[in-house]
Amino acid sequence: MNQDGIDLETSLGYLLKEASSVLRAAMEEVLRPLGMSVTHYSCLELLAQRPGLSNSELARGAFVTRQSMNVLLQTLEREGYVTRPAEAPVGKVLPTRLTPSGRRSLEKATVAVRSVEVRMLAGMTEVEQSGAFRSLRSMIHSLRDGNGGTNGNGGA
Amino acid sequence: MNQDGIDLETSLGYLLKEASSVLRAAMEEVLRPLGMSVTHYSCLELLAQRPGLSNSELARGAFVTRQSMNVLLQTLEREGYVTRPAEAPVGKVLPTRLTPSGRRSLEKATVAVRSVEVRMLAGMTEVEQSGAFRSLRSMIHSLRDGNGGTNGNGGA
DNA sequence: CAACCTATGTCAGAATGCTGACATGAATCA
DNA sequence: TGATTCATGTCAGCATTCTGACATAGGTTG
Repeated sequence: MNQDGIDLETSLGYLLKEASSVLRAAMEEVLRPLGMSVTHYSCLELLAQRPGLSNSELARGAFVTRQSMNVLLQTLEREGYVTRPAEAPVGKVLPTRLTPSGRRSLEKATVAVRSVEVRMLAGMTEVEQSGAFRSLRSMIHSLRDGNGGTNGNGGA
Repeated sequence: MNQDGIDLETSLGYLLKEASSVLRAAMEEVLRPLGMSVTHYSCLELLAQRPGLSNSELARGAFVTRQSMNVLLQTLEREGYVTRPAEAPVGKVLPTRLTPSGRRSLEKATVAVRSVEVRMLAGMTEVEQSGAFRSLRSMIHSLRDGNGGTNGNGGA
């Protein structure tokens, strides 16, 4: 049965997709009452940790295209959660920052998202969690650089 | 810096999203020359392993809505990769099956996808892989059932 | 048998994200 | 200096997926 095909029951790729799907659904569920989507939240969280990120950098961090992030930023700016200078201080890059309103909004979202993450990790030991962390980093590295995954992460 | 916020650098949830994103991109890259999307491929692979699946079942297996899967199935049917009876043999369920053409198309895709999965797992030992497998199953279980993740998977 | 509940297939509308393309600013290099 | 290369922000059009809603089939329960 597995001779010509990828057994979805034992495929790590399929399982990865499933996990990501379930996680996204769980996050959307807790963020919906706050009127926030996952990408929306990701953007705010990125800005909280790295103020002044450009549109393109935010897009990469949230795993969407520049174009998609741009429309989101326009909305967030219009609603007063973020600010961007009208003119680029240098080059074309418009550094984005959270407003106090955006920061307040993020705080609630963080609580909700953290609860999901806690629930996801329940039942896993610290060792299992760090093992999963290293495995995921290895997969990402192998897929990105194409080479045979030298496991090139210096450890947690 | 991590007092009020989720440190994206150490968050398993963020890493999961990143891994899934990279995996999807890698799959799309190898499937594009075959004129196939990831959902497209997932659908065919599901049908190969479980012939006669209904539209709704395929949707759940590919992690999309019934509606999305339905439009995909209409396309696949029109292009001759799958067949569905004009009338439901029982109830409303229309069991879908691969045509020989669909099976040939899937074979090429499977080779491409397998190469991606092999690349992703390069650099990981068998032990690491089975560990990652169990971790992902645990996360899925914990998020789905809401309870504290009793790690209720009977092993590989 | 009748009422209820669930699941399925389907239609319509809207949101979201992506691809393609363009002009601009900065860095690199001959 | 001038040409080239690259990254950025942005516009337009398109594809994909989702949400909401409806009718129908089947099982369940009184």
